[in-house]
Amino acid sequence: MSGDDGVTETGENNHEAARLAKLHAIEALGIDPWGGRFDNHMAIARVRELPVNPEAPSPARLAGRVVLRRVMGNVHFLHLQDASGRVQVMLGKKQIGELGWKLAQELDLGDLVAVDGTFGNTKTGEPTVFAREILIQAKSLLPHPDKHSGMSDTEFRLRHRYLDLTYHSETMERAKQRVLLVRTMRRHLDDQEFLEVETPTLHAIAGGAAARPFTTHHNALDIPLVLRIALELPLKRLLVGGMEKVYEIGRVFRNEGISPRHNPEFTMLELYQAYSDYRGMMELTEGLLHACAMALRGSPKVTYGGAEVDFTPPFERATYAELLARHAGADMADPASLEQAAAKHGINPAGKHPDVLAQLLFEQEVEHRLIGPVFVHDYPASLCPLTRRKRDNPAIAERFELFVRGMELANAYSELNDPVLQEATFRQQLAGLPEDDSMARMDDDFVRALRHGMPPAGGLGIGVDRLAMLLTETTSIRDVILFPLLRPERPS
RNA sequence: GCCCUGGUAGCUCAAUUGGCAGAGCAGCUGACUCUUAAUCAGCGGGUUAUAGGUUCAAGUCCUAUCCGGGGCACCA
Repeated sequence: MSGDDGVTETGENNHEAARLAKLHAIEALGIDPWGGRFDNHMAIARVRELPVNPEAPSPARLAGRVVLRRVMGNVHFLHLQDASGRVQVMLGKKQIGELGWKLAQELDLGDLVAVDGTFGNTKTGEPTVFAREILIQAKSLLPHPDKHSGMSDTEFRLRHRYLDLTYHSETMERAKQRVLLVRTMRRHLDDQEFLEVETPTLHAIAGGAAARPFTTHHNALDIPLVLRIALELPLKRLLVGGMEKVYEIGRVFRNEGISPRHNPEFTMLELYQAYSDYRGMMELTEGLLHACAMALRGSPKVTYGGAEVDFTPPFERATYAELLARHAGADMADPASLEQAAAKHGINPAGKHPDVLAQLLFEQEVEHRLIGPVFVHDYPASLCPLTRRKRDNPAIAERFELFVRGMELANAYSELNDPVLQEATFRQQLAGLPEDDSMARMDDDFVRALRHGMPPAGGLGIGVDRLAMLLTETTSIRDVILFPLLRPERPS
Protein backbone atom coordinates (compact mmCIF):
# COMPACT_ATOMS: atom_id res chain seq x y z
CA MET A 1 0.00 0.00 0.00
CA SER A 2 2.84 2.40 -0.62
CA GLY A 3 1.53 3.64 -3.93
CA ASP A 4 -1.20 6.13 -3.09
CA ASP A 5 -2.57 6.82 -6.54
CA GLY A 6 -5.25 4.64 -8.02
CA VAL A 7 -7.28 4.38 -4.86
CA THR A 8 -9.24 7.59 -5.23
CA GLU A 9 -10.55 6.98 -8.71
CA THR A 10 -14.00 5.97 -7.56
CA GLY A 11 -16.05 6.57 -4.45
CA GLU A 12 -16.02 2.93 -3.58
CA ASN A 13 -12.28 2.82 -3.68
CA ASN A 14 -12.29 5.88 -1.49
CA HIS A 15 -14.36 4.13 1.12
CA GLU A 16 -12.46 0.93 0.78
CA ALA A 17 -9.10 2.64 0.94
CA ALA A 18 -10.07 4.51 4.09
CA ARG A 19 -11.15 1.31 5.79
CA LEU A 20 -8.10 -0.57 4.61
CA ALA A 21 -5.89 2.18 6.02
CA LYS A 22 -7.63 1.77 9.38
CA LEU A 23 -7.15 -1.97 9.20
CA HIS A 24 -3.43 -1.43 8.80
CA ALA A 25 -3.43 1.12 11.59
CA ILE A 26 -5.03 -1.47 13.88
CA GLU A 27 -2.44 -4.04 12.91
CA ALA A 28 0.27 -1.45 13.59
CA LEU A 29 -1.07 -1.22 17.16
CA GLY A 30 -0.32 -4.90 17.53
CA ILE A 31 -4.03 -5.79 17.52
CA ASP A 32 -5.46 -8.60 15.42
CA PRO A 33 -8.37 -6.98 13.56
CA TRP A 34 -10.07 -10.35 13.05
CA GLY A 35 -10.74 -11.05 16.69
CA GLY A 36 -11.27 -14.41 18.30
CA ARG A 37 -13.01 -16.24 21.05
CA PHE A 38 -14.95 -14.04 23.45
CA ASP A 39 -16.64 -16.12 26.10
CA ASN A 40 -19.45 -15.35 28.49
CA HIS A 41 -20.95 -12.43 26.67
CA MET A 42 -24.64 -11.71 26.97
CA ALA A 43 -27.32 -11.13 24.39
CA ILE A 44 -27.86 -7.39 24.09
CA ALA A 45 -31.53 -7.79 24.96
CA ARG A 46 -30.39 -9.35 28.27
CA VAL A 47 -27.85 -6.58 28.85
CA ARG A 48 -30.66 -4.05 28.62
CA GLU A 49 -32.51 -5.86 31.41
CA LEU A 50 -29.62 -5.58 33.88
CA PRO A 51 -30.33 -3.60 37.07
CA VAL A 52 -29.13 -0.01 37.09
CA ASN A 53 -27.37 0.88 40.30
CA PRO A 54 -24.74 3.63 40.28
CA GLU A 55 -23.39 2.34 43.62
CA ALA A 56 -22.80 -1.19 42.30
CA PRO A 57 -22.97 -1.13 38.50
CA SER A 58 -23.80 -4.43 36.78
CA PRO A 59 -20.99 -5.90 34.72
CA ALA A 60 -21.87 -6.19 31.04
CA ARG A 61 -20.12 -8.15 28.34
CA LEU A 62 -21.41 -8.07 24.81
CA ALA A 63 -20.50 -8.38 21.16
CA GLY A 64 -22.10 -7.01 18.04
CA ARG A 65 -21.98 -4.84 14.97
CA VAL A 66 -21.43 -1.07 15.10
CA VAL A 67 -24.57 0.34 13.50
CA LEU A 68 -24.35 3.95 14.72
CA ARG A 69 -21.41 6.03 15.81
CA ARG A 70 -21.09 9.50 17.29
CA VAL A 71 -17.62 10.83 17.89
CA MET A 72 -17.23 13.77 20.19
CA GLY A 73 -13.66 14.48 21.02
CA ASN A 74 -12.82 12.39 24.00
CA VAL A 75 -16.02 10.36 24.10
CA HIS A 76 -17.42 8.03 21.47
CA PHE A 77 -20.91 6.64 21.44
CA LEU A 78 -21.53 3.46 19.51
CA HIS A 79 -24.74 1.56 18.97
CA LEU A 80 -24.06 -2.14 18.95
CA GLN A 81 -26.47 -4.62 17.41
CA ASP A 82 -26.63 -8.36 17.82
CA ALA A 83 -29.30 -10.95 17.02
CA SER A 84 -31.35 -9.84 20.02
CA GLY A 85 -31.27 -6.05 19.79
CA ARG A 86 -29.29 -2.84 20.11
CA VAL A 87 -27.69 -0.92 22.90
CA GLN A 88 -25.59 2.19 23.21
CA VAL A 89 -21.97 1.86 24.27
CA MET A 90 -19.88 4.73 25.60
CA LEU A 91 -16.15 4.77 25.04
CA GLY A 92 -14.39 7.34 27.22
CA LYS A 93 -10.77 8.16 26.58
CA LYS A 94 -9.87 7.91 30.26
CA GLN A 95 -11.87 4.73 30.85
CA ILE A 96 -10.64 2.40 28.14
CA GLY A 97 -6.91 2.90 28.28
CA GLU A 98 -4.46 4.20 25.74
CA LEU A 99 -4.53 1.21 23.42
CA GLY A 100 -8.32 0.94 23.50
CA TRP A 101 -8.61 4.62 22.73
CA LYS A 102 -6.29 4.30 19.77
CA LEU A 103 -8.36 1.38 18.54
CA ALA A 104 -11.54 3.43 18.93
CA GLN A 105 -10.18 5.99 16.48
CA GLU A 106 -10.02 3.32 13.80
CA LEU A 107 -13.60 1.99 14.12
CA ASP A 108 -16.19 2.33 11.38
CA LEU A 109 -19.85 1.63 10.90
CA GLY A 110 -20.22 -2.05 10.20
CA ASP A 111 -17.29 -3.24 12.30
CA LEU A 112 -17.84 -6.10 14.72
CA VAL A 113 -16.61 -5.41 18.24
CA ALA A 114 -16.72 -6.93 21.69
CA VAL A 115 -17.10 -4.81 24.80
CA ASP A 116 -16.55 -5.38 28.47
CA GLY A 117 -17.86 -2.82 30.92
CA THR A 118 -20.75 -1.88 33.14
CA PHE A 119 -24.39 -1.14 32.45
CA GLY A 120 -26.11 2.07 33.48
CA ASN A 121 -27.75 5.23 32.24
CA THR A 122 -26.20 8.35 30.79
CA LYS A 123 -27.08 11.81 32.05
CA THR A 124 -29.91 11.89 29.56
CA GLY A 125 -31.20 8.52 30.74
CA GLU A 126 -30.11 6.43 27.79
CA PRO A 127 -29.36 2.82 28.76
CA THR A 128 -25.67 2.47 28.04
CA VAL A 129 -22.78 0.11 28.46
CA PHE A 130 -19.80 2.06 29.78
CA ALA A 131 -16.86 0.28 28.25
CA ARG A 132 -13.76 -0.63 30.20
CA GLU A 133 -12.36 -2.65 27.35
CA ILE A 134 -13.03 -2.74 23.64
CA LEU A 135 -11.89 -5.45 21.24
CA ILE A 136 -12.31 -5.56 17.51
CA GLN A 137 -13.74 -8.84 16.23
CA ALA A 138 -13.80 -8.05 12.51
CA LYS A 139 -13.05 -5.00 10.42
CA SER A 140 -15.65 -4.24 7.80
CA LEU A 141 -13.86 -3.27 4.61
CA LEU A 142 -16.86 -2.16 2.56
CA PRO A 143 -19.22 0.74 3.19
CA HIS A 144 -22.57 -0.17 4.69
CA PRO A 145 -26.05 1.02 3.68
CA ASP A 146 -27.51 4.29 4.88
CA LYS A 147 -27.79 4.07 8.65
CA HIS A 148 -31.23 5.57 8.62
CA SER A 149 -33.03 4.58 5.44
CA GLY A 150 -31.31 1.25 4.86
CA MET A 151 -31.67 -0.24 1.40
CA SER A 152 -34.72 -0.08 -0.80
CA ASP A 153 -33.53 -1.61 -4.04
CA THR A 154 -35.00 -5.11 -4.20
CA GLU A 155 -32.22 -6.50 -6.28
CA PHE A 156 -29.58 -5.07 -4.01
CA ARG A 157 -31.32 -6.57 -0.98
CA LEU A 158 -31.56 -10.01 -2.56
CA ARG A 159 -27.98 -10.00 -3.73
CA HIS A 160 -26.76 -8.81 -0.32
CA ARG A 161 -29.12 -10.72 1.92
CA TYR A 162 -26.66 -10.45 4.82
CA LEU A 163 -27.04 -6.68 4.72
CA ASP A 164 -30.80 -6.99 4.36
CA LEU A 165 -30.85 -9.15 7.49
CA THR A 166 -28.60 -6.76 9.36
CA TYR A 167 -30.38 -3.54 8.53
CA HIS A 168 -34.02 -4.58 8.17
CA SER A 169 -35.42 -6.24 11.24
CA GLU A 170 -38.48 -7.42 9.28
CA THR A 171 -36.24 -9.56 7.11
CA MET A 172 -34.66 -11.19 10.15
CA GLU A 173 -38.05 -11.56 11.79
CA ARG A 174 -39.52 -13.28 8.74
CA ALA A 175 -36.57 -15.64 8.51
CA LYS A 176 -37.09 -16.59 12.15
CA GLN A 177 -40.81 -17.09 11.55
CA ARG A 178 -40.01 -19.58 8.86
CA VAL A 179 -37.70 -21.46 11.19
CA LEU A 180 -40.51 -21.55 13.73
CA LEU A 181 -42.94 -22.80 11.10
CA VAL A 182 -40.77 -25.74 10.10
CA ARG A 183 -40.02 -26.52 13.73
CA THR A 184 -43.74 -26.52 14.51
CA MET A 185 -44.53 -28.87 11.66
CA ARG A 186 -41.79 -31.26 12.78
CA ARG A 187 -42.91 -31.17 16.37
CA HIS A 188 -46.54 -31.74 15.43
CA LEU A 189 -45.74 -34.77 13.31
CA ASP A 190 -43.11 -36.15 15.67
CA ASP A 191 -45.67 -35.98 18.46
CA GLN A 192 -47.91 -38.22 16.37
CA GLU A 193 -45.05 -40.65 15.97
CA PHE A 194 -44.33 -39.99 12.35
CA LEU A 195 -40.81 -40.93 11.31
CA GLU A 196 -38.86 -38.19 9.61
CA VAL A 197 -36.68 -39.59 6.84
CA GLU A 198 -34.34 -38.32 4.17
CA THR A 199 -34.63 -39.72 0.67
CA PRO A 200 -32.42 -39.07 -2.34
CA THR A 201 -32.41 -35.78 -4.15
CA LEU A 202 -30.79 -37.35 -7.21
CA HIS A 203 -33.19 -39.57 -9.10
CA ALA A 204 -32.86 -41.65 -12.23
CA ILE A 205 -36.47 -40.89 -13.12
CA ALA A 206 -38.41 -37.75 -12.21
CA GLY A 207 -41.61 -39.04 -10.69
CA GLY A 208 -44.41 -38.15 -8.32
CA ALA A 209 -45.48 -34.92 -9.96
CA ALA A 210 -46.06 -33.29 -13.29
CA ALA A 211 -43.09 -31.00 -13.73
CA ARG A 212 -39.99 -30.59 -15.82
CA PRO A 213 -36.85 -31.63 -13.91
CA PHE A 214 -33.34 -30.27 -13.76
CA THR A 215 -30.95 -32.71 -15.35
CA THR A 216 -27.46 -33.59 -14.26
CA HIS A 217 -24.92 -36.32 -14.66
CA HIS A 218 -22.95 -38.68 -12.49
CA ASN A 219 -19.41 -39.04 -13.73
CA ALA A 220 -18.25 -42.30 -12.18
CA LEU A 221 -21.43 -44.16 -13.13
CA ASP A 222 -21.69 -42.20 -16.36
CA ILE A 223 -25.46 -41.95 -16.13
CA PRO A 224 -27.88 -39.06 -16.49
CA LEU A 225 -29.72 -38.07 -13.34
CA VAL A 226 -32.44 -35.61 -12.47
CA LEU A 227 -33.06 -33.58 -9.36
CA ARG A 228 -36.24 -34.73 -7.67
CA ILE A 229 -39.50 -32.97 -8.44
CA ALA A 230 -41.39 -34.62 -5.58
CA LEU A 231 -40.79 -36.79 -2.53
CA GLU A 232 -43.59 -39.21 -3.20
CA LEU A 233 -42.19 -42.38 -4.72
CA PRO A 234 -39.34 -43.06 -2.27
CA LEU A 235 -41.66 -42.39 0.66
CA LYS A 236 -44.20 -44.87 -0.65
CA ARG A 237 -41.48 -47.47 -0.95
CA LEU A 238 -40.97 -46.91 2.76
CA LEU A 239 -44.66 -47.67 3.30
CA VAL A 240 -44.05 -50.96 1.52
CA GLY A 241 -41.10 -51.47 3.83
CA GLY A 242 -43.24 -51.13 6.92
CA MET A 243 -42.79 -47.51 7.97
CA GLU A 244 -46.42 -46.79 8.66
CA LYS A 245 -46.22 -43.08 9.33
CA VAL A 246 -43.45 -41.32 7.50
CA TYR A 247 -42.63 -37.81 6.37
CA GLU A 248 -39.93 -35.72 4.77
CA ILE A 249 -39.43 -31.98 4.67
CA GLY A 250 -37.16 -31.37 1.77
CA ARG A 251 -36.14 -29.37 -1.20
CA VAL A 252 -37.60 -30.22 -4.58
CA PHE A 253 -36.55 -28.73 -7.90
CA ARG A 254 -38.70 -27.86 -10.87
CA ASN A 255 -37.25 -26.45 -14.03
CA GLU A 256 -39.99 -23.95 -14.65
CA GLY A 257 -40.75 -20.28 -14.55
CA ILE A 258 -39.94 -17.85 -11.77
CA SER A 259 -42.64 -15.65 -10.32
CA PRO A 260 -43.71 -14.12 -7.01
CA ARG A 261 -45.10 -17.54 -6.19
CA HIS A 262 -42.53 -19.80 -7.82
CA ASN A 263 -38.88 -20.44 -7.07
CA PRO A 264 -37.09 -23.20 -9.00
CA GLU A 265 -36.21 -24.89 -5.74
CA PHE A 266 -38.74 -24.94 -2.96
CA THR A 267 -39.53 -26.87 0.17
CA MET A 268 -42.20 -29.52 0.40
CA LEU A 269 -43.61 -31.45 3.28
CA GLU A 270 -44.87 -34.83 2.19
CA LEU A 271 -46.25 -37.41 4.56
CA TYR A 272 -47.80 -40.84 4.22
CA GLN A 273 -49.89 -42.73 6.72
CA ALA A 274 -50.69 -46.39 6.25
CA TYR A 275 -54.28 -47.50 6.67
CA SER A 276 -55.53 -43.95 6.40
CA ASP A 277 -57.06 -42.18 3.41
CA TYR A 278 -57.74 -38.68 2.15
CA ARG A 279 -60.38 -38.13 4.81
CA GLY A 280 -57.79 -38.92 7.42
CA MET A 281 -55.46 -36.45 5.71
CA MET A 282 -58.08 -33.73 6.05
CA GLU A 283 -58.14 -34.17 9.79
CA LEU A 284 -54.37 -34.26 9.96
CA THR A 285 -54.10 -31.12 7.82
CA GLU A 286 -56.54 -29.30 10.05
CA GLY A 287 -54.52 -30.11 13.13
CA LEU A 288 -51.22 -29.25 11.49
CA LEU A 289 -52.28 -25.89 10.07
CA HIS A 290 -54.02 -24.94 13.28
CA ALA A 291 -50.79 -25.61 15.17
CA CYS A 292 -48.77 -23.55 12.68
CA ALA A 293 -51.16 -20.60 12.84
CA MET A 294 -51.06 -20.69 16.63
CA ALA A 295 -47.28 -20.83 16.67
CA LEU A 296 -46.73 -17.95 14.25
CA ARG A 297 -49.74 -15.74 14.84
CA GLY A 298 -50.92 -16.82 18.25
CA SER A 299 -54.41 -17.33 16.88
CA PRO A 300 -56.17 -19.63 14.43
CA LYS A 301 -57.48 -16.53 12.71
CA VAL A 302 -54.96 -14.93 10.39
CA THR A 303 -55.30 -12.13 7.90
CA TYR A 304 -53.93 -12.39 4.41
CA GLY A 305 -54.45 -9.93 1.61
CA GLY A 306 -57.08 -8.11 3.62
CA ALA A 307 -59.23 -11.18 4.25
CA GLU A 308 -59.49 -13.16 7.43
CA VAL A 309 -58.72 -16.85 7.21
CA ASP A 310 -59.77 -19.01 10.12
CA PHE A 311 -57.82 -22.23 10.72
CA THR A 312 -60.13 -23.48 13.44
CA PRO A 313 -61.07 -27.08 12.57
CA PRO A 314 -63.08 -28.35 10.87
CA PHE A 315 -62.45 -26.54 7.60
CA GLU A 316 -65.11 -26.20 4.95
CA ARG A 317 -65.43 -29.10 2.50
CA ALA A 318 -66.77 -28.91 -1.02
CA THR A 319 -66.59 -31.28 -3.95
CA TYR A 320 -64.91 -30.33 -7.16
CA ALA A 321 -68.19 -30.95 -9.01
CA GLU A 322 -70.19 -28.71 -6.66
CA LEU A 323 -67.80 -25.81 -7.06
CA LEU A 324 -67.65 -26.24 -10.80
CA ALA A 325 -71.43 -26.15 -10.98
CA ARG A 326 -71.70 -23.18 -8.63
CA HIS A 327 -69.01 -20.93 -10.14
CA ALA A 328 -68.75 -22.09 -13.75
CA GLY A 329 -72.23 -23.42 -14.35
CA ALA A 330 -70.93 -26.72 -15.65
CA ASP A 331 -71.97 -30.30 -14.99
CA MET A 332 -68.80 -32.32 -14.62
CA ALA A 333 -70.47 -35.56 -15.63
CA ASP A 334 -71.81 -34.09 -18.86
CA PRO A 335 -69.26 -33.36 -21.63
CA ALA A 336 -71.74 -31.21 -23.52
CA SER A 337 -72.31 -29.04 -20.48
CA LEU A 338 -68.56 -28.66 -20.01
CA GLU A 339 -68.08 -27.62 -23.62
CA GLN A 340 -70.83 -25.07 -23.34
CA ALA A 341 -69.45 -23.62 -20.13
CA ALA A 342 -65.94 -23.52 -21.58
CA ALA A 343 -67.08 -21.62 -24.65
CA LYS A 344 -69.02 -19.23 -22.45
CA HIS A 345 -65.89 -18.46 -20.41
CA GLY A 346 -63.64 -17.95 -23.40
CA ILE A 347 -62.00 -21.37 -23.48
CA ASN A 348 -61.84 -23.14 -26.82
CA PRO A 349 -63.16 -26.66 -26.14
CA ALA A 350 -62.11 -28.11 -29.47
CA GLY A 351 -60.29 -31.42 -29.12
CA LYS A 352 -59.99 -31.26 -25.35
CA HIS A 353 -60.85 -34.07 -23.00
CA PRO A 354 -63.83 -33.20 -20.76
CA ASP A 355 -61.68 -33.54 -17.64
CA VAL A 356 -59.17 -31.10 -19.07
CA LEU A 357 -61.99 -28.66 -19.78
CA ALA A 358 -63.21 -29.11 -16.23
CA GLN A 359 -59.76 -28.35 -14.90
CA LEU A 360 -59.36 -25.27 -17.09
CA LEU A 361 -62.72 -23.99 -15.94
CA PHE A 362 -61.84 -24.75 -12.36
CA GLU A 363 -58.57 -22.85 -12.53
CA GLN A 364 -60.09 -19.90 -14.31
CA GLU A 365 -63.46 -19.56 -12.66
CA VAL A 366 -63.27 -21.22 -9.28
CA GLU A 367 -59.85 -21.05 -7.65
CA HIS A 368 -59.57 -17.32 -7.17
CA ARG A 369 -62.97 -17.26 -5.51
CA LEU A 370 -61.92 -19.64 -2.75
CA ILE A 371 -61.06 -17.74 0.41
CA GLY A 372 -61.04 -20.86 2.50
CA PRO A 373 -59.59 -22.70 4.07
CA VAL A 374 -61.64 -25.09 2.01
CA PHE A 375 -60.97 -28.71 1.14
CA VAL A 376 -61.87 -29.21 -2.51
CA HIS A 377 -62.27 -32.94 -2.93
CA ASP A 378 -63.19 -35.70 -5.37
CA TYR A 379 -61.28 -34.79 -8.52
CA PRO A 380 -61.66 -36.23 -12.02
CA ALA A 381 -59.63 -39.41 -11.92
CA SER A 382 -57.74 -38.73 -15.12
CA LEU A 383 -56.02 -35.78 -13.46
CA CYS A 384 -54.62 -37.92 -10.66
CA PRO A 385 -52.85 -41.08 -11.84
CA LEU A 386 -51.41 -42.01 -8.45
CA THR A 387 -54.73 -41.82 -6.66
CA ARG A 388 -57.21 -44.38 -5.57
CA ARG A 389 -60.61 -44.18 -7.28
CA LYS A 390 -63.86 -43.97 -5.42
CA ARG A 391 -65.32 -47.40 -4.92
CA ASP A 392 -68.67 -46.44 -6.37
CA ASN A 393 -67.39 -44.19 -9.15
CA PRO A 394 -64.09 -44.98 -10.89
CA ALA A 395 -64.19 -41.63 -12.72
CA ILE A 396 -63.61 -39.83 -9.43
CA ALA A 397 -60.33 -39.82 -7.52
CA GLU A 398 -60.08 -39.63 -3.77
CA ARG A 399 -58.08 -36.46 -3.71
CA PHE A 400 -58.36 -33.06 -2.08
CA GLU A 401 -56.62 -29.76 -2.47
CA LEU A 402 -56.78 -27.20 0.28
CA PHE A 403 -57.30 -23.68 -1.00
CA VAL A 404 -56.69 -20.50 0.94
CA ARG A 405 -57.10 -17.12 -0.73
CA GLY A 406 -57.02 -18.72 -4.17
CA MET A 407 -53.70 -20.37 -3.36
CA GLU A 408 -53.27 -24.12 -3.27
CA LEU A 409 -51.76 -24.88 0.11
CA ALA A 410 -52.06 -28.65 0.40
CA ASN A 411 -52.70 -31.61 -1.83
CA ALA A 412 -53.70 -35.05 -0.57
CA TYR A 413 -54.78 -38.43 -1.80
CA SER A 414 -55.96 -41.85 -0.93
CA GLU A 415 -52.91 -43.48 -2.38
CA LEU A 416 -53.25 -46.06 -5.10
CA ASN A 417 -51.84 -49.40 -3.95
CA ASP A 418 -53.08 -51.59 -6.82
CA PRO A 419 -49.96 -52.29 -8.91
CA VAL A 420 -51.91 -53.47 -11.93
CA LEU A 421 -54.00 -50.33 -12.07
CA GLN A 422 -50.94 -48.22 -11.33
CA GLU A 423 -49.03 -49.67 -14.24
CA ALA A 424 -51.99 -49.29 -16.56
CA THR A 425 -52.37 -45.66 -15.51
CA PHE A 426 -48.71 -45.00 -16.10
CA ARG A 427 -48.94 -46.50 -19.58
CA GLN A 428 -52.11 -44.65 -20.41
CA GLN A 429 -50.54 -41.42 -19.28
CA LEU A 430 -47.43 -42.10 -21.33
CA ALA A 431 -49.39 -42.73 -24.49
CA GLY A 432 -49.69 -39.62 -26.59
CA LEU A 433 -47.16 -37.58 -24.65
CA PRO A 434 -44.04 -36.27 -26.38
CA GLU A 435 -40.92 -38.28 -25.70
CA ASP A 436 -39.09 -35.58 -23.79
CA ASP A 437 -42.08 -34.88 -21.60
CA SER A 438 -40.48 -36.44 -18.62
CA MET A 439 -43.42 -35.80 -16.34
CA ALA A 440 -44.73 -39.29 -17.10
CA ARG A 441 -41.88 -41.74 -17.17
CA MET A 442 -42.67 -45.32 -16.38
CA ASP A 443 -41.10 -46.17 -13.06
CA ASP A 444 -40.83 -49.96 -13.19
CA ASP A 445 -39.05 -50.17 -9.90
CA PHE A 446 -41.86 -48.33 -8.18
CA VAL A 447 -44.48 -50.61 -9.70
CA ARG A 448 -42.45 -53.59 -8.55
CA ALA A 449 -42.47 -52.20 -5.03
CA LEU A 450 -46.25 -51.96 -5.18
CA ARG A 451 -46.42 -55.58 -6.30
CA HIS A 452 -44.86 -56.59 -3.02
CA GLY A 453 -47.80 -54.99 -1.27
CA MET A 454 -48.23 -51.41 -0.10
CA PRO A 455 -50.78 -50.76 2.59
CA PRO A 456 -53.65 -48.48 1.68
CA ALA A 457 -52.60 -45.03 2.81
CA GLY A 458 -53.35 -41.36 2.92
CA GLY A 459 -50.73 -39.04 1.49
CA LEU A 460 -50.37 -35.29 1.98
CA GLY A 461 -48.15 -32.62 0.45
CA ILE A 462 -47.80 -29.06 1.69
CA GLY A 463 -45.79 -26.29 0.06
CA VAL A 464 -43.81 -24.94 2.99
CA ASP A 465 -42.84 -21.69 1.25
CA ARG A 466 -46.43 -20.86 0.44
CA LEU A 467 -47.56 -21.63 3.93
CA ALA A 468 -44.79 -19.38 5.18
CA MET A 469 -46.02 -16.63 2.84
CA LEU A 470 -49.51 -16.98 4.18
CA LEU A 471 -48.52 -16.97 7.82
CA THR A 472 -46.04 -14.11 7.48
CA GLU A 473 -48.43 -12.16 5.26
CA THR A 474 -46.03 -11.69 2.40
CA THR A 475 -46.92 -11.68 -1.28
CA SER A 476 -43.61 -12.74 -2.76
CA ILE A 477 -41.97 -16.11 -2.30
CA ARG A 478 -38.65 -14.26 -2.31
CA ASP A 479 -39.55 -12.83 1.04
CA VAL A 480 -39.66 -16.27 2.66
CA ILE A 481 -36.65 -17.79 0.89
CA LEU A 482 -33.37 -16.37 2.10
CA PHE A 483 -31.55 -16.94 -1.17
CA PRO A 484 -34.01 -17.10 -4.06
CA LEU A 485 -32.57 -17.91 -7.46
CA LEU A 486 -31.29 -14.85 -9.33
CA ARG A 487 -29.43 -14.56 -12.54
CA PRO A 488 -25.71 -14.39 -11.79
CA GLU A 489 -24.29 -10.90 -11.80
CA ARG A 490 -22.42 -10.04 -14.93
CA PRO A 491 -18.70 -9.94 -14.22
CA SER A 492 -17.58 -6.32 -14.23
C1' G B 1 -40.52 -17.39 -23.87
C1' C B 2 -44.07 -12.83 -24.49
C1' C B 3 -45.98 -7.85 -22.66
C1' C B 4 -45.40 -3.60 -19.28
C1' U B 5 -41.93 -1.05 -16.13
C1' G B 6 -37.32 0.44 -13.76
C1' G B 7 -31.56 1.11 -13.33
C1' U B 8 -28.35 8.65 -11.55
C1' A B 9 -22.22 9.01 -5.96
C1' G B 10 -20.94 3.45 -1.17
C1' C B 11 -26.61 3.94 0.52
C1' U B 12 -31.43 6.86 0.01
C1' C B 13 -33.21 10.11 -3.59
C1' A B 14 -33.57 15.04 -6.83
C1' A B 15 -32.57 17.07 -11.82
C1' U B 16 -38.75 21.76 -15.49
C1' U B 17 -40.29 21.65 -22.71
C1' G B 18 -33.44 18.05 -24.42
C1' G B 19 -29.66 23.34 -21.96
C1' C B 20 -23.37 23.56 -16.73
C1' A B 21 -25.44 16.24 -12.93
C1' G B 22 -27.35 17.98 -7.22
C1' A B 23 -28.83 16.95 -1.89
C1' G B 24 -28.98 13.99 2.76
C1' C B 25 -26.38 10.06 4.95
C1' A B 26 -21.61 7.70 4.49
C1' G B 27 -16.07 9.17 3.59
C1' C B 28 -11.67 12.60 4.47
C1' U B 29 -9.48 17.12 7.54
C1' G B 30 -10.35 20.11 11.93
C1' A B 31 -13.28 21.43 16.86
C1' C B 32 -15.82 19.12 20.98
C1' U B 33 -15.89 14.03 27.73
C1' C B 34 -23.14 12.53 28.20
C1' U B 35 -24.43 12.31 22.51
C1' U B 36 -29.48 10.33 20.44
C1' A B 37 -30.17 9.90 12.57
C1' A B 38 -25.07 14.48 17.67
C1' U B 39 -23.57 19.37 16.05
C1' C B 40 -20.28 23.05 13.62
C1' A B 41 -16.40 24.50 9.69
C1' G B 42 -13.95 22.82 5.33
C1' C B 43 -12.77 19.03 1.36
C1' G B 44 -13.17 15.01 -1.97
C1' G B 45 -16.47 11.49 -4.44
C1' G B 46 -20.20 10.36 -11.19
C1' U B 47 -18.20 6.63 -18.19
C1' U B 48 -26.25 8.73 -15.25
C1' A B 49 -26.46 -0.15 -16.16
C1' U B 50 -23.76 -1.28 -21.16
C1' A B 51 -23.09 -0.34 -26.57
C1' G B 52 -24.65 2.45 -30.57
C1' G B 53 -27.77 6.45 -32.85
C1' U B 54 -30.52 11.42 -33.43
C1' U B 55 -29.12 16.55 -32.02
C1' C B 56 -25.42 22.66 -31.75
C1' A B 57 -26.50 20.13 -27.05
C1' A B 58 -28.88 13.64 -24.20
C1' G B 59 -29.67 11.47 -17.24
C1' U B 60 -33.90 13.04 -20.47
C1' C B 61 -35.45 11.11 -27.35
C1' C B 62 -34.50 6.30 -30.61
C1' U B 63 -32.32 1.04 -31.19
C1' A B 64 -29.99 -3.19 -29.13
C1' U B 65 -28.03 -5.72 -24.90
C1' C B 66 -27.45 -6.76 -19.45
C1' C B 67 -29.78 -7.05 -14.54
C1' G B 68 -34.23 -6.24 -11.52
C1' G B 69 -39.74 -5.59 -10.49
C1' G B 70 -44.99 -6.59 -12.15
C1' G B 71 -48.25 -9.37 -15.45
C1' C B 72 -49.12 -13.65 -18.96
C1' A B 73 -47.69 -18.66 -20.12
C1' C B 74 -45.76 -23.19 -17.47
C1' C B 75 -46.31 -24.83 -12.55
C1' A B 76 -46.89 -25.59 -6.54
